[in-house]
Amino acid sequence: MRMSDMIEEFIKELFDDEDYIEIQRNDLAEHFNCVPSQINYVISTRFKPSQGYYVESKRGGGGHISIKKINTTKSNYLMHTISSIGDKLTSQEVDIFLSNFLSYAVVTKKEAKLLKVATSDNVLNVPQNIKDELRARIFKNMLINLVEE
Amino acid sequence: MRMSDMIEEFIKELFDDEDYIEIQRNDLAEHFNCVPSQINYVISTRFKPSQGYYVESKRGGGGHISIKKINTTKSNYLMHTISSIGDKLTSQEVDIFLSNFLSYAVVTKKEAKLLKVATSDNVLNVPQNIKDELRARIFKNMLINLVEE
DNA sequence: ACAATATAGGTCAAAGAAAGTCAAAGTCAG
DNA sequence: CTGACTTTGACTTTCTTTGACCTATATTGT
Repeated sequence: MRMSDMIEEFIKELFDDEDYIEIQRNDLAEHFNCVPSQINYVISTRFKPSQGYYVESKRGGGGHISIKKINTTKSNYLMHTISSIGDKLTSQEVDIFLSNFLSYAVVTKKEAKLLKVATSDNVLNVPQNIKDELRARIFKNMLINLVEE
Repeated sequence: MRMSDMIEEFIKELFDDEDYIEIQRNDLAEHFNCVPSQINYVISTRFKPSQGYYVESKRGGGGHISIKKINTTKSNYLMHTISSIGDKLTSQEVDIFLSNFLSYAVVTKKEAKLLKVATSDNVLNVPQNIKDELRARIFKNMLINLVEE
């Protein structure tokens, strides 16, 4: 197992019920016998905002790195999207939404595929004038079901 | 016996009860005294999705190739369901399918919810005479996307 | 109060470690 | 002999580890 994965796991275990932790970069590096900047690497690749974490730090004596879990991003993002969609929606717009969702890890690949196929032009063989309305309804309702709790 | 066949056999033996394995491309190549890209050849010719395998990999330090056996029972179940659905589908029929899927763990709860909402009467506000046809199209196409993990 | 020192953490690029790609060359059954 | 499959290797891409150098904050001695 990679060093980075072990450090990631270690940090995630620190959360244990809490949604806020503070770590000492140098101590952690010493604990894992690695260079301090490795800690930065782990944090910047595994604790990004897109992964639901918010990171702050303080230098100097008594300095530390604090990491906060932000649970609401996904749902907020989806809710915001839902309310931004009007009565009509084209399949190109769906593609854009999905590519954003995926890059922010708001949905899984499988979910994205389901959203895509259920709103695709081929599948919705209804008259043009109502197709974009139907697509909007389906898409929004599916998104509502992806909003967590 | 060809090198590729031996490598294929070796990898298949790794599964031994498990449905998921991870291999190190370079190690395996060394073990068989072949170039690393031979491993790619074996994987791309013998472990394709159409042969029931799903492959992922990660590069860089500690990188690896993971191979997952697709649960053919699930896929078969879904395929069978798809071909059993005709041109029309009522929302009651959808409910029955979903409850079967869930009791056989063929889909996740979330997926079931997506299937349900995308085909629900409320969402599909199109004329009665085409509603059940549309529902059948959406449902079948979504299921196709759930086949093959 | 102020300057010097100690104590943190941050940045960035190079080196290292895997895996991927693609096309040329080789093999072999029909 | 031809076409399909296999083997090989040069080159590419992606991810991780390491280290030299930089910046910010606190503490301490005068």
